[in-house]
Amino acid sequence: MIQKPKGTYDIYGEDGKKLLYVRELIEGLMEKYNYEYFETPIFESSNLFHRGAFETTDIVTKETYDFKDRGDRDLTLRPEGTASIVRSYIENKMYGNHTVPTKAWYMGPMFRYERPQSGRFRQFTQFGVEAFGSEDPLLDAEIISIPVNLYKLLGLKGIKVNINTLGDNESRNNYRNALIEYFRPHLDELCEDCKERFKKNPLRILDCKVDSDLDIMKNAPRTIDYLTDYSKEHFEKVKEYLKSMNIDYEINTNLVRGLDYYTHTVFEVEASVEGFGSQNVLCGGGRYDNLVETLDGPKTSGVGFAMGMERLMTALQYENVEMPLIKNIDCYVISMSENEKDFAIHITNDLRLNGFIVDMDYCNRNLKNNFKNADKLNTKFIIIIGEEEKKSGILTIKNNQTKEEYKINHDDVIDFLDEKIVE
RNA sequence: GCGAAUAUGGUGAAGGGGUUAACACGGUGGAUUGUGGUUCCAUUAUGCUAGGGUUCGAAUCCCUAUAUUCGCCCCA
Repeated sequence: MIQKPKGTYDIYGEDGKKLLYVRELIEGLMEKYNYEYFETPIFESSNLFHRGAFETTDIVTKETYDFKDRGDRDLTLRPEGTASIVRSYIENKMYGNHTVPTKAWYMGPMFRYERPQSGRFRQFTQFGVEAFGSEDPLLDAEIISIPVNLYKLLGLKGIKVNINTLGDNESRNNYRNALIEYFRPHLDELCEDCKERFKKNPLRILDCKVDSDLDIMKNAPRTIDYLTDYSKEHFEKVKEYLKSMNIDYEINTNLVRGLDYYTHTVFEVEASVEGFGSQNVLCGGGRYDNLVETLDGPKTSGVGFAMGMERLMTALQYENVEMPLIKNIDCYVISMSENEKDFAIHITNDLRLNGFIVDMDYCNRNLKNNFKNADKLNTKFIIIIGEEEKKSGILTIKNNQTKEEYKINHDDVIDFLDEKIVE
């Protein structure tokens, strides 16, 4: 038997309905925020990812799917969405002919060669948002409000917003140097991983779960103390605007994001429910004022976030969030024998074109099993077509809840069902 | 890349060396060929992830592989 590749999954049945519902909600929400829908290829030239800003991250160095096509081009399945949107922004010269800020959203599959576990897949789906062209903290706050409002609309309760600031380039560098100076004499006390982090990305030491109880961690320098005045004010404004929208947040000075392109605001929203899997970060993002320039565009600031759809769906499942899913079909059409199938499919087709949800028997079931099947499909009405019905054009329609039976001329069926089906 | 657990029909599963692999759900047919959802009957895995080993005998014990699940790293 051929199995799906490791770290992938199939969606069907109830889960499919739920996913479509959530997607529609997201589409509606992004419309309200007036963001533009983007689609970019799921593979890109390898050098979009394998270059400076990304090359220090694990995602790019050891988790990408790289391949050559038949024309010997180096391609990479996208491991994240931001780089592609930035590439598209630059390539289509949106800085010259688009509204400012340019506000983009996308949703689609991402690929990372990882060891699968709860809330982690090799092909997973991200809903993400990017906004280019304004340094205003208003935009940082708006970006954070999107996932928060989505969770609110969905009815997801157990979430926590963590924010932090890394400051501008100057602040970041000052802070980084301070951390190196601080940890250097304590290197022996840190775990193996942290010794590695010290060399590659000292900021990440603060994220460590193993060493988090050590005194040296608690007393480590904090980003906030190394901010320039501009950075400090930017962060204050972000917090102020979040309050204006009644968004609760917690400042977590140890929050450092994995992708190295962030400046100023960074944030994560986590599912803070007891017993949820260990991969509980539902979405994360922040400001990246250098990234467009790094990818050979004009100096343009940006902010964005990405949300894992699988983790969102798991959280909704975990909290038993109710969704208004369609559980009934309107009509089930039964033909008594081979001779009535043509009439049955004619009626079925007609009803569907007029907006009804209609299914029919495709298996030559006997009447008993057809009724059984009708119940299983949760139909509101059953249309039975036999020799007489076909000849006279007068259909037998049974209300499957009340068991009442009606004889209706087939020209009047649509009006009849319109009247009867009140929701 | 590292670690732990698990693997029995369409589904949920019992059986932990001894001959027909329990039970339940679902499917199909029938009692009931134009009115069902209840009930009853029949039927539904020569096979227990794959390959090797131990044994008179393996779903059961051992080894290897694979897959799944969960955790670390990292991240959404």
